[in-house]
Parts: sequence; C-alpha cells; structure tokens
Amino acid sequence: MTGERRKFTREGEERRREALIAAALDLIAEGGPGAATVRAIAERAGVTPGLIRHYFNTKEDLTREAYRAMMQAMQADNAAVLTGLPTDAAVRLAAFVAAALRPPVMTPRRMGLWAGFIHQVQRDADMAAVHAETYLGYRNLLEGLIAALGPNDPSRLRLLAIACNGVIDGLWLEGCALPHHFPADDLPRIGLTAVGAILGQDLLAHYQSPLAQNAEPEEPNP
Amino acid sequence: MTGERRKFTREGEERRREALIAAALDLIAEGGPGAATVRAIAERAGVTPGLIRHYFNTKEDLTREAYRAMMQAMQADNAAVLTGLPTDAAVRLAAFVAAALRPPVMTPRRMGLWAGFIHQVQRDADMAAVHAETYLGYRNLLEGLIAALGPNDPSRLRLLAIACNGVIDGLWLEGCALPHHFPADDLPRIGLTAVGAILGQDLLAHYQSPLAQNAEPEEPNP
DNA sequence: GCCTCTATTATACACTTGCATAATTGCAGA
DNA sequence: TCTGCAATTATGCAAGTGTATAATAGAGGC
Repeated sequence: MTGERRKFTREGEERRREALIAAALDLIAEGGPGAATVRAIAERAGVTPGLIRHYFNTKEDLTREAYRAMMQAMQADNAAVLTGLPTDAAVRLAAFVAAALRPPVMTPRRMGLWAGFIHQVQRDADMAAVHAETYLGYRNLLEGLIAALGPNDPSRLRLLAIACNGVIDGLWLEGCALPHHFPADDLPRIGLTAVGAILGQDLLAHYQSPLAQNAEPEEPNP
Repeated sequence: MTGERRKFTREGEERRREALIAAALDLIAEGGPGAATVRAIAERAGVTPGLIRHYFNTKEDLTREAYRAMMQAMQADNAAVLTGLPTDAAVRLAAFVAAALRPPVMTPRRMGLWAGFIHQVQRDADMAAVHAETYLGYRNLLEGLIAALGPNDPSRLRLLAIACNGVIDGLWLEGCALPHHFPADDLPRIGLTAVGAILGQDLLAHYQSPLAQNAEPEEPNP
C-alpha cells in the first residue's frame, strides 16, 4: 500500500510534444486560457506535470508552440479544401466560402480556441507575426480565387478580397457564437449570396448542400 | 513607522460598484481574464481587495455584472450613433455601418474585451442570454435601417440583415486584430461598398470621411 | 542478463489566488 | 460633541500556480 510509483512507457520526443500541445489546445478551447494549467495539460496528455518542463523550457514556450501548431493546422485545412476540386473558378470559390461556414470550421470550439489566444497574440511579437502571416495567407488564397473569376486591377482585387474575407469571418463568428440560431445551411447560403453580390457573380448556383452530399454516398459499392 | 492604517473616504454604493466594474473591464481588455484578479481590480479601483466582497458575493458575480454593463454600454453606443442624423434611409445606414468600422468601436481594446468573456459566456446561461439579446438587438437595428431603404418581404429582410451584420462584424474583427494593416479609412469604405453591393445601393456616396469632418469644425465661433 | 542513459515520475518550494473574518474609522444624525 | 452604523481596511488561510531538483525505471546495446 506504500506509494507505488506510476508505470509508464517511453515515447518518442515528437509524439510527446504533439500530445502535450494537443492537450493544451483542447483545454484552452474548452475552458479558456485559465483552464490550461500545467497540471491539467499533463493529466490530459496522460503524463506527469514535470514532463512538460522536460520538453518545454517554460509554459509560455508550450503556449507559443501550441498557437503556431494551431495556425498551421488551420492553414493546411484551408488549402486542403481546394484539392480535388474542378477548375471552374466560381465552383472553387463557392466551395471555399461554404467550407468556412459549416463544421468543422464553424464551431464554438474553434472560436474558443481563437479567442483564448488573442491577448497573448496582442502582446507577444512572435505570435503576432504568426497571426498576421496566417491572416494574409488566407486572404491571398481568397484573392487568387477571385482573380480567377475574371480580369481586375490589383488594387481593386485587394479591396474585394478584404471585403469577402470580412463576410466570411463575420458570418463565421456569428455562427460560432450562436450555434443554434441559424437553421440548416442558412449561413453558407447567406455567405455565398453576399460574396456573390460583392463580386457580381451567382455563387449560390454552385452550392452543394451537405444534405444532398449525404444522399449521394461517396463510395457506391455494388 | 508602525503600520499606519490607510486613509479612505466613503462613497455611494453605486459609485463604488461602477468603479470596480470599470476596473475589471479595463484589466480584462488589457490582459485577458487572467489579469483581472481580485487584488488587481481593487488596486485599479483605488480600493482594498476586501471591499469587493462587500459589494459582490463572489468574483464571478462581479464578472457577470461587468459583462452585462459592457454589453449595455455597447448597445447604447450603437443607438446613439443614429440620434441627430437626417431622415434619409441611405444616409442613416451609411453612418451606422461606418461608425462600427472606426474607433472607438473598432479598437484592439474592444476586441480584447469581447474575447476575454467568450468562454464564460459559453458556459454561463445568464451571460449567454445577454449575449444573444444584444446580438439580436444590433441586428434588428440594422434590419430596421435596411427596411427603410425600400420594400422587402420579411424573410428576405432577415437574410439581408444577417449578411450585412456579417460584413460589419468581419471587417471590425480584421481591423481590430491588425490595427496597422489598413490605411486611413479603408475599412469604412470597404464596408460601405460591400453592404451597398449586397443591398443594391450606393452607400459610399453618403460617406463622410473623418478627415473631412476635422477640416470643418463643429462649432465655428466668429 | 547486465549496464547505461535519459525519459519519466515524485517531491518540494515560493508565490498567487479567491474568500472569510476581525479590526478600524469615516460620517450622518442626535 | 458624541454615538452608532456600516463602509472600508487588515489579516489570515487553504487551495492552486509555475518551476526547480532529486529519485526512479523503461528500454536499447553489449
């Protein structure tokens, strides 16, 4: 009955770092920055608090790396939406917009994650740089899609991209903040209509409802 | 040199509550929820920590009241924008949109404040109700302004209001998050163009640049 | 099977947090 | 001027925080 030392198995450095970062992100998303204590992170990662110090010099370091990892993952998700899509510019843009306005992108969890980092981002220069870089990356992706619709001079293209990005971000925010307030696929439709109005295109015509996708399974096995 | 007891003056209950709430909001805006400790709040309000317990049963109570106060103030600000404005519907809408996209509404401080509460809002039913109420209040204000532009059936009106609200929120978010990234009054112009495109109106024509307002002083004394 | 290295756990410490309670003192009313 | 109330301060405490350091044990090389 004496204090039996806890059993454990050794893992590769990378695995452990990833697990700790994932645990930190989970906790921040669910309960805000205050919930991501060293002890809570360790417990969720199935590990003892001391191990955090072994892989990260300080808790702030872990937080910084977690932020970077989150932003990279989001960027990768955005890029992934475009792969395997037809070449038609309007179709691509429509898919890009719609993807941002439904789960797993539009989700209270993501908003909580995003909000949980804001104050540190405002104060930490490195994190601010990552933030600006990611934002511009997304906007440039959007600008490229808009440019493919037809000729536009660069300065106007920039303004259009900012406006469309605004529509997407704003509707995303509202959908995340009030998840049960918008029926069915209202927000994707509204987003496509609004972006279409700004760009003078009928994007809604290219919208594939998730319900329709479900009715038509991806792998029809005989 | 013995511990001299600190001098103080008695204040009305309302004044003290307001001071404590203001201090809490300041701290949350600047440093996030974690910065708003009981001791920090008391110090900023020029008071001793124990006094907080005298006016609020718990720190959570203070936080809830601070959130409510903040939301009410924001709502009042929004309504105030419309007072003393001409009756022309387009002019009113343009002023309303532009006001949201420049200081003191579009400001890192406000975004920090808003973000600092999110996690508690998601968890606390009372705060969630305040949040939803304020959001719908703003959107209804907007819907009224849009309705004044011309006839529209209610369901379409609702969609238009959601879309325009999205544009405003999204651009607000971007401007708050990257304050030095958007020159001059780019964002109000972009917002007016985008909202105008969604509604089929030329709102930009009614935009009064803040610079122009400065050149023309409000009280021309002879 | 044994040895070594280091990933991992255990323990400790100084500090901060929210809250409770007791001690004061400003101030209005007699 | 005195008195009493309650607004305010002072003090204390248990729990939680991040971090430093020492002790242990898993696992690969011999």
